[in-house]
Amino acid sequence: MTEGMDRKPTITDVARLANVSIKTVSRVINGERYVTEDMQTRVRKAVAELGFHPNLSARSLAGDRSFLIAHLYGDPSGTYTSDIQAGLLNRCREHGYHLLIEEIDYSSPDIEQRSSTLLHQLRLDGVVLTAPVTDNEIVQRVLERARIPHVRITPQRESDASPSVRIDEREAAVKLTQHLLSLGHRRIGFIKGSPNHAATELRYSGFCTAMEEAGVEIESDLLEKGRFTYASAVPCARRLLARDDRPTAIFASNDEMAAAVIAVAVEQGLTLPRDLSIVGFDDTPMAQMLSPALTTVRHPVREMGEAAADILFAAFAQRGQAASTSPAPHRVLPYEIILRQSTSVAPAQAAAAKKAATKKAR
Amino acid sequence: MTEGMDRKPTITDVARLANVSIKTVSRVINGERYVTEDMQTRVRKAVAELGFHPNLSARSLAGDRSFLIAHLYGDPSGTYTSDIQAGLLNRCREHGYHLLIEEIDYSSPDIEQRSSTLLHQLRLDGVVLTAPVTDNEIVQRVLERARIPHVRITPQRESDASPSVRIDEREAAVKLTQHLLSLGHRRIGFIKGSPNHAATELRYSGFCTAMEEAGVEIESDLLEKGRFTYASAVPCARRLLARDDRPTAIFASNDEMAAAVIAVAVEQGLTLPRDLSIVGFDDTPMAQMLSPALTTVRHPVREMGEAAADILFAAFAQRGQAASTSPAPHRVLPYEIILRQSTSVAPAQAAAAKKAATKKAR
DNA sequence: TGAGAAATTGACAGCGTTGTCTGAATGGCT
DNA sequence: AGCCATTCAGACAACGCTGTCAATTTCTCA
Repeated sequence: MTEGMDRKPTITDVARLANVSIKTVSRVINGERYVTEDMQTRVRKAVAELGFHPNLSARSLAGDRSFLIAHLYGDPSGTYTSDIQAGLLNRCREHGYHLLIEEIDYSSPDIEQRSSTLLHQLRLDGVVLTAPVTDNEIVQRVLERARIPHVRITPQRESDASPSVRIDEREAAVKLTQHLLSLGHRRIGFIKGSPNHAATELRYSGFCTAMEEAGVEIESDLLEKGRFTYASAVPCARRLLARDDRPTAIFASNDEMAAAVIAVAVEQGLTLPRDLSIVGFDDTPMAQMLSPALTTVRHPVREMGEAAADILFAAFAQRGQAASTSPAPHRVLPYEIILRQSTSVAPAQAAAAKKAATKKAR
Repeated sequence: MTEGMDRKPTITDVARLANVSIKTVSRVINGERYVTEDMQTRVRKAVAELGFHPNLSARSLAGDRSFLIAHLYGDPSGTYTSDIQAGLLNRCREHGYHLLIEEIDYSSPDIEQRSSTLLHQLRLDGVVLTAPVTDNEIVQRVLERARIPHVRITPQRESDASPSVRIDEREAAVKLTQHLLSLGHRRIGFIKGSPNHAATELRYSGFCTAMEEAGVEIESDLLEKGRFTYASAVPCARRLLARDDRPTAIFASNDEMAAAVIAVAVEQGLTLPRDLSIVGFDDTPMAQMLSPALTTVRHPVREMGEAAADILFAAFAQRGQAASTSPAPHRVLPYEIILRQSTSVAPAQAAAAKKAATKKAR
């Protein structure tokens, strides 16, 4: 790389050095067809020699790509957001794209103003939506009108208009609940998440399905409303555990709230999991750090970010071609039930099991 | 806002509608001097009516601002990265800027290539560096050469060349260690963090200072090397607690590693904090979720992000003016020692204290 | 061998802003 | 009244790239 230039090299400098037209340089940079080997090498050599990097502003102004995608989120909770972003970045790196992040207050009245500014100022090539923004109609409308490809992560419902990435939250909740049922639990408390997250109702619905299928009555007294945070779950846990007929198990809608349940249980002198089984959801790093380590569902968040990016880049690749022929793709990633130490047989049954074991031992 | 346009409105459209020149529109948008009230309102009305948003690519191509800043990091650990970004975003929002994030592998050989691409392609107005990237010389050199304002968060040393934001890590470690000493601990294990984080040596150095000042010998056997992760600290904790003369307290260089110590201690049947006192560092949300809740240092991460952004925006404001007159600003934010349940009097002393109490009670 | 198709390169006009320069109007001062 | 400084508005040329179109060469197949 030759130094000494005080000005950043432009495509013109490269063209001059390689003794070709700027258009040819542009062709090589963009990997267009119809350039001979000879030209390619000549141009590449000049590019390397000058340390040339095409100016993104100019490219986006002249062409119709900005090499920018954005992650819109409304709830920077825990590691979720950064895991999604890690996934997106992995793919961006491979494709020479850059990632912009924007937190938008979904409850604010100027959300239309803000999102519209964001999308019109920058000429975003694509957008990824998570958490409460996923289902925000205003943002969706703005994106639709601006015709910006976007992927919704964990949407309420799959829509034909936009692709999505998710896991089968309902099914995972069913399986997790069945695990508790199989351990003999019948009185199971449930702590819901934030009402504006699609996952909240999906997880609860899965819980209900499993309970009904098992013929176990769902007691509305054992349903608590949290907001996916530790703090929000503390009073929920207190109420559930203060009852004379306290549940033998609690299904917290995410790991953070499960951590709160553990803390409250320990505080009240319960021995875990003997006196109370607890399950979480997401398998955040915290899940294995808790004691007892948490039985939960592995939520492949980073992979979901990668999948979302894959969908976007695939869309970019076939841009301009038959647009509305194929319906929007919907990817459903595999989850996994992770059994750890926070769940065990229900108290009553535990006694019975012990008796049986003793009998057998004789 | 009038709909129906299939093309995004440009400055020309605004100029035509307001019946002024595009330059005047530009002046109003940028808040330049020499525009009459009358003109201002006329232009603003037209802008509102068309729903005009100036195109960032064009602005950055024509002018010398991109309205983009980037966060470069090399270690997306836990909530640290997202907290920094939350702080940056808070300020970006106020100033109409956007935030780009880029994870760079500091150990990779193409780091120069990657950072240089990043900085030349996009015309970044400023950059914020955290964690291992803060002290990476290659990145610093590239930034310096490109004359891009940048702020280093938690640097090894304050440099005249670039501003920085930090807390007094050494002093905080001193205080935290003194807390342990005051509880009677003398045999204190220490688990270091990753070697490429400046905080690692600073925290250890603070620990050593406090020990020396108290006239307590530092046993090299009680020094373990972790990497700021839970997993890395597990074997460290095992080694420390397997000793016959195990320490009565352990100073883990961050909360995550402290969590590992707690887990190992519990696993080995120790009662906390009676048998072992543990301190962490950072006061991540996890610290209060652990049991026992962790004594630690509150690290104002989000505020540090905000402070970094403030420094950048201040630099933008006085761009072009007397450049090198004032030295680079260095902000040192306040920390706080948070006492929770993971620390108590050292075992031997505990017995003595008990005896005293009993005596008094008679 | 010739005609049409395909491959290869270049000239040049934008893309939507801001910077520079020029011109006109206004104001204050002798 | 005359002159200079200041305020205000517009014309026009960049900024660095890509898209379009035209020109030239090379290939393909009858």
